[in-house]
Amino acid sequence: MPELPEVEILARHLRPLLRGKTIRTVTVRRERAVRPNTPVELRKALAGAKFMELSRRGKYLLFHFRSKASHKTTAVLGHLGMTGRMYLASKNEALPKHAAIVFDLGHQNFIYEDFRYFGRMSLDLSPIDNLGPEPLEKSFSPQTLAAALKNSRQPIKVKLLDQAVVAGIGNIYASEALFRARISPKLAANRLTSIQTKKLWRTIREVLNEAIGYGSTVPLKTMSGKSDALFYFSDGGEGFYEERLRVYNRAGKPCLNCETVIKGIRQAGRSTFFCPKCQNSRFLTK
DNA sequence: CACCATGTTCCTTG
DNA sequence: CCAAGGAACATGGT
Repeated sequence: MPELPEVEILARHLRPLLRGKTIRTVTVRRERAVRPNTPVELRKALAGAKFMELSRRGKYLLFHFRSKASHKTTAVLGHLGMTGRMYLASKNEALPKHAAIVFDLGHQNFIYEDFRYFGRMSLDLSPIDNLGPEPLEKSFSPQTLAAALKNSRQPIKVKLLDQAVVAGIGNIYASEALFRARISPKLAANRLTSIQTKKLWRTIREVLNEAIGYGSTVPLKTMSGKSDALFYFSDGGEGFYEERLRVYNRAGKPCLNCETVIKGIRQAGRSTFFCPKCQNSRFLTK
């Protein structure tokens, strides 16, 4: 679910569905999901508030509410972690086992569900202060990318996961962007040539834009015949999920450019996939 | 039982 | 002090 394209798709789906809705009550079913706030703080801030706008920053969602009595504005920062989902559901439907937070909207519930509970919804907006530029906006340029890379000896793949370099890239699209740029994931960040940096800048935007165009890595579907509830199905391995990604999770399979066997390695505790022939840079780390 | 998983943060190591 | 690596978080799938 949770890299920039998936969050963007989710924001586009939810925005029109939430607009104008008023929150009756907030139920926090898992305290960890509102950290560093308490359930009481969230409930107090949002009870009776009206949804105004939904925006995205990196992998974060920003919900904007206005309280009825005062004209005060409240913002809630959401993050889906690894396995978070957000959707509207009819009140007739039983809550899922791992519903973390439920907003009562009247005839519907807005549900944040997360079976690993790495995500959150809180009033603390500070996490977005440390984010780098939005990759699809003007603030992200080959020059800003070069500046962000020039002082690090970390492997470029690891550096791309640093949200202060550029916001929203995750483990899947880091491998995808490097494959398209034909840059080794093991190349030290400060060893990219300016040509490589520009190429990487372009392929980052390419993979993210294409993913948004496709819908998302994990298909976002409407349950047919079940109101307008939105559900994510993680059926990786079939459908456009597998066809779309060119290297991620393809260890042992032939490179789509040159047939060389795709390698799977671990970097900083995360899996990386690459073609050892197409992505054969010099000055590799380790 | 083992290992893997789209993310972030905290602690330790060098 | 800093950069980098690893564990923790929590649950489920294979």
